[in-house]
Amino acid sequence: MAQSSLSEIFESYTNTVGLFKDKGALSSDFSPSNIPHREKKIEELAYMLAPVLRNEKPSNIFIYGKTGTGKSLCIKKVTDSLEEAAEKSGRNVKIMYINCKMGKVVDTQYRLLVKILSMLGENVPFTGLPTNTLHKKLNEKLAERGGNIIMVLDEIDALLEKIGDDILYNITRISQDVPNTQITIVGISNKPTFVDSLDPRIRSSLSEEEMVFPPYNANEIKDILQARVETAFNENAVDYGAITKCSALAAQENGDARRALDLLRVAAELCEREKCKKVSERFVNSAQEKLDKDRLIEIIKAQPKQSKLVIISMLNLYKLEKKAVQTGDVYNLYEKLAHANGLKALTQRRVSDLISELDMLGVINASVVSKGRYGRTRKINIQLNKSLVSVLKNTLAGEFTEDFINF
DNA sequence: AGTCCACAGGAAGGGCAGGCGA
DNA sequence: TCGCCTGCCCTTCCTGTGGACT
Repeated sequence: MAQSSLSEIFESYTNTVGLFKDKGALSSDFSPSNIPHREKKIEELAYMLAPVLRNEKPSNIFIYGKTGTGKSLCIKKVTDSLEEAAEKSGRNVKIMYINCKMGKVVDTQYRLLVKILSMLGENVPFTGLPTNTLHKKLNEKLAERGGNIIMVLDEIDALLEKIGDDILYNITRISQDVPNTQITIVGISNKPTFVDSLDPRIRSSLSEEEMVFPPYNANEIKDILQARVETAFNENAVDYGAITKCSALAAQENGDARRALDLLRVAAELCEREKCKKVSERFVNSAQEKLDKDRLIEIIKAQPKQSKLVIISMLNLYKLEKKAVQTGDVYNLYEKLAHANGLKALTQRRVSDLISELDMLGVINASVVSKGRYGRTRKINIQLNKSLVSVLKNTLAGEFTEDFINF
């Protein structure tokens, strides 16, 4: 692109009034002063946690609800204001918020302990020490600190699926081992059935109090969006139809308010790019397409080389056969591609795991089927449209020889 | 009813890298 | 420098499985 046209873009950007007043209000970590349709939940949570203000230990709480139902937002709001109240009244209260799904920050018992210790101001190495040492350090640090600790473990299911429930048992035991410290656990999960898989002792201890966040319906999402639109956009920047469309689409997707906010944000960005003055329904449709595409491309880009080769094998076979492909065929082609590309081919066992990971990430759609005499396998489906395929080709072409990419 | 296929997927363990303390 | 500890990726070995075929 010529430099003059670049400067034209930037000039027109600075010289025109944009759609946004405060774009941050549409991001997922924005904390609004008012959370519509969750007033009652916030009040209940506040009553549950208030005992810390009298130096008493509240019950452990287990909260569940699908993505974008306001669980984290509500607990953050309550704990923030609880922290303030505790400070005013001179109570020794510490809030620890840990998102267990944040990349690889807390996917092992060791890393969780490192994270907790660092929040208590104790820096320990990321690896190298025996776990017992960390437990000991934690107990020492807590004994030194004392008081009430509220530990919010967001997406706790992701953590426990990986490292088992021992860690929760150990944390709940701290209150007994360190007499002047009380720890309250607030577990947040997207999966309602997750508590059933826990050890009965831990289950009863974790879910002393339970709270369910139901999905929002389209009207509730509309209210949420409208409130945010007032903060985020200049007057008359968003068409009412666009808000309704975002709400309807998000309501279809498990009543996820976060999805609605993303849709509106991207729609507005697309609208700005086209130099339109008002975000209309048309942009919401394009935003929906763009969000799905971007998500998939990001996931695929982040995969290791071997996984990418598995994806290429699946795409090539899918193009050839025009129907669901199966593990054995994918593996055969993958093996050939790996050799041709100078890579050591992984075993079928490992590739089977990679395929199942890709299924979990939503890149492919795989299900185990039995073909009777002809064995059991995974039937793998890939739903791709033309524009996505061309973007994928470009994404992968840099890494592999072009003739592999024949889908 | 028994056999057989083509895997799925669990369990155990090897090898490597990063990091610590002696 | 060495021994030890951890996480991670991977292999090897194994058992389990659903339904077509005999």
